[in-house]
Amino acid sequence: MTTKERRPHELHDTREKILDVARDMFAHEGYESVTMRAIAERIELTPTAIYHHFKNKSALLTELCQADFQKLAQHFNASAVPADPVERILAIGEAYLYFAEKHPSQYRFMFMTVIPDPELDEDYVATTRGNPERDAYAFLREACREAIEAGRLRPEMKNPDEVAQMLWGGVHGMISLHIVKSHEGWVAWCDLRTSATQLMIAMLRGLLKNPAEAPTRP
Amino acid sequence: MTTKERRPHELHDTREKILDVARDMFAHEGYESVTMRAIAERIELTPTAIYHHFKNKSALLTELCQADFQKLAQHFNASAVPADPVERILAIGEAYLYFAEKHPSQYRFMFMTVIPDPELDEDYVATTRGNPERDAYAFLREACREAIEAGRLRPEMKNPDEVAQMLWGGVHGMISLHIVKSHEGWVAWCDLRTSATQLMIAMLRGLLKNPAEAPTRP
DNA sequence: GCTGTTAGGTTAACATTGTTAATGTAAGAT
DNA sequence: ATCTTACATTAACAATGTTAACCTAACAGC
Repeated sequence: MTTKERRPHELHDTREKILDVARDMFAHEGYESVTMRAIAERIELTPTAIYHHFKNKSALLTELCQADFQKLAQHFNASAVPADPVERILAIGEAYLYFAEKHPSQYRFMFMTVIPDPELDEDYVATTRGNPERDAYAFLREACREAIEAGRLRPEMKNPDEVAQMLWGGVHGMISLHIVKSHEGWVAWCDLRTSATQLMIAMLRGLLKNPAEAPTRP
Repeated sequence: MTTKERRPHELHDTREKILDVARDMFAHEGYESVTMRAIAERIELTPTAIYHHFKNKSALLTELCQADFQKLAQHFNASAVPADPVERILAIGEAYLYFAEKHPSQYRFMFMTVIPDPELDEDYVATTRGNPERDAYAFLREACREAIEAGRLRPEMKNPDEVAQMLWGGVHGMISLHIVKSHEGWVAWCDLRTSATQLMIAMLRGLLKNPAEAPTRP
């Protein structure tokens, strides 16, 4: 036994298959309306088999969220690169918006779903939280911190968490209203991308010491 | 029969009882986890009885939302009275925030719950939609329209719907993030009221032609 | 090579969900 | 006195997440 051949029973990639199928189905049909039986059918197993790999349906969701939060952080690191912190904040917002538009159902379960008793994996928290390379919130917070430190923001805006939460909250609100309400006819909804971009720019203009420094978009 | 004694069968307030109980339960336990059977039990009827008054569970939610939206509009009309449209916008935001802080679970099902097949009552739509006295969104939109008409906003901000949606979205985002995420330990959340108020003021400052005109709060 | 453990699978069932069909009943209208 | 309608019941349906009981083949250690 040369030590490395772990792999009990041929391959144990069933677990991976479950995750892939579940993500795909959650994303296309929404968490609540996807059934364990349907997942099992697509994978050509019995529903019970899934329970040998995940405690229950909610644990399946939690694990997908963890993976997707990390992917979002990677997305930020890859696409929000400007050295100027204010420009970077806008780039983060645009990356966030892009993610939300491309994966609305994933967005829904990541940011709009109350998970009862969120049992976060200890290792995951230890290696991820506060690390801008893996934690998307930390990445945004860091940009805000730099903007404050460089004296770019108005003097009353000195708490990086508060600034980060205001910016995140603003964009998130725009996105989530569209997800929840845009299929009702009550409000004449404007284009999400335009509104959210304008919102970010307006907020930045209002936060900056020198509003003329605010980035613009066509 | 002096014509006015409608009331078939004694009183037909069963319907009202169902609404009251359902609102209370939805607000305390969330829409999905409240069962028709549980509602029926609290009202001392069989589950089937509910279906004589409401088409299904979703229709029950829809009707509650309609009533509560009107209450919110009344709240706006009563407490957001400044003649100056910009001041009024901030007052609306504060009233909205107050409502959300006082009734977080009603807020949840009013603004954060996807209603499947929302079948709005025709009469309700006809008498309410677009009427600032009954439609909370219309009340906000009207304040934005006045601000635009008075030339207070930057020239690119000329669509009252877009401005209203940006403001609503911003505050809503702050509120809903707190509702969904604040009991997780991941982020160091700041005080909701402070953050949301600062967010509104920053947005207004960024939207105004003359930022110095922006309202302030202690 | 035999044996025990265990990862990973199956079948069958359970309790709970929203919802409906069939039926009863009593009040108001004719 | 009879008909209609509003409102309730009982019983059942199909679908859900989940679990108990059981099977089976692969690996580990003797």
